[in-house]
Amino acid sequence: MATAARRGPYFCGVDAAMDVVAGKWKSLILWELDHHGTRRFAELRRGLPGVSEKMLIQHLREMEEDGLVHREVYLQVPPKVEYSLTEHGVSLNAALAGLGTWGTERIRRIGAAKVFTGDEHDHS
Amino acid sequence: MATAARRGPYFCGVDAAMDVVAGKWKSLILWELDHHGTRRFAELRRGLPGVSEKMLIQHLREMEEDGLVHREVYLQVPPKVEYSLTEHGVSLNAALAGLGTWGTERIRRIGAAKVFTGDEHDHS
DNA sequence: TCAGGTACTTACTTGTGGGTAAGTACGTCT
DNA sequence: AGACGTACTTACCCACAAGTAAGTACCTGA
Repeated sequence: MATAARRGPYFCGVDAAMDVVAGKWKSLILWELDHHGTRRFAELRRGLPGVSEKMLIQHLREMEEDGLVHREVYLQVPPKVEYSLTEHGVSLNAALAGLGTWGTERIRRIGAAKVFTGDEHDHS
Repeated sequence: MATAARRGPYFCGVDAAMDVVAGKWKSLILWELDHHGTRRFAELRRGLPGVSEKMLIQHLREMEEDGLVHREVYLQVPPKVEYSLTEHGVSLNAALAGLGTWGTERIRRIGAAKVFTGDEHDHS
């Protein structure tokens, strides 16, 4: 088992939420799915420049387990799987909006570089 | 150097904000300082059950470098150092409020345990 | 005298998140 | 025939976040 356990005793709400968003790509996945409504595996991979297939699946599985993501499998060949957000995923993404604007401000302040992703990743 | 670098190219605002709050105790430190206004090193240590002194300092130094925390040293013996939030720290903490309530909801949903900290850690 | 308080620093170790790369099973396009 | 697409799985490796423990230098109270 790659990652798991968690759901440990939390100090507070922020702690519990962070537990679920922790992971290099989770917030991006959240955003992609919220933005596009529904995405296939390969579409997500292409949407997140730099993810390895292993990490993508691992994160998707964890998020499914955490009730953030819904996984719809179409029994056909070639395989087709569609990912989308559950209501909890949607609300979590909404809860991240505040962080998003703060972070955008910070990027502006310190003049950090931004990765170009094709379509702009900004929760605004 | 324990930790550093970062400030790397970001995908989006959330990414940039997460970079700064990443770290097991950072959100807790943020909350403690926001709640109490100003705290000494030993007070923080006692307020965060489980932190090692090494991690506390490491996180405080990083947060100082990131402009979230102000460190005031009083040249006296025995030493006295006071930590407080800068305006950016305060606004970051405010930006975490949404996450906090979402997380509290999640704790209720999954019935997770909560660490008792003496005074309740809840951004509400 | 010595435990305990202030605020750290330093060295060593472990756990694991994440990266790399290859394999699988099947189908279509050229 | 071979390249490429779907959606994964598996094995291996490494860097680093975090934990443990001890040391430093000084002062206070019992």
